[in-house]
Amino acid sequence: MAKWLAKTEPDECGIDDFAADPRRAIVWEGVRNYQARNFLSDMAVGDEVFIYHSSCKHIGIAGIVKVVRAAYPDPAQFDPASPYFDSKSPADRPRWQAVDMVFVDRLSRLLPLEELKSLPGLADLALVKKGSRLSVMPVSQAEWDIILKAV
DNA sequence: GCCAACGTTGGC
DNA sequence: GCCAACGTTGGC
Repeated sequence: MAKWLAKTEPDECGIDDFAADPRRAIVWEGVRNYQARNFLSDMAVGDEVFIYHSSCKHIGIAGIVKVVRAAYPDPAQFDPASPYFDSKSPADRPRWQAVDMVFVDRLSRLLPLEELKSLPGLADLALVKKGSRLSVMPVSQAEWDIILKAV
């Protein structure tokens, strides 16, 4: 099973939203970057994903969720009322993809970005690279283990 | 709120 | 296909 990391603003949809009902699948929509979209498309059912909280008070990895439905056309791109509406996305060839994910666990403490930057072995992770804006990225098994061990 | 870094757009 | 202008991301 592949591992991933997804950024989110906890005010919008954070680990608390997943934990609120562990049986409820949450639609991971609104990814509007091609590289991130391609990674979303590569996700398989059962893959685990770190949830990273950005643009907030406590920045860092907060928990783990897993994929319960592989990529399908993101409904938000066709919804004019959605902030993620994309008028240029053709209905017969949708540009954007979504996946469904459910809660797995919180980390026993939030692992701050500052600490992630200091961990040996994570230099290749896009998250810790200066100026990186990638919102969905692969995490190698080795990186995954390093992060879990640091908690 | 600031602003550097980035991705996308669109004129040429 | 280049690249300047623009809008967005996201840490600080």
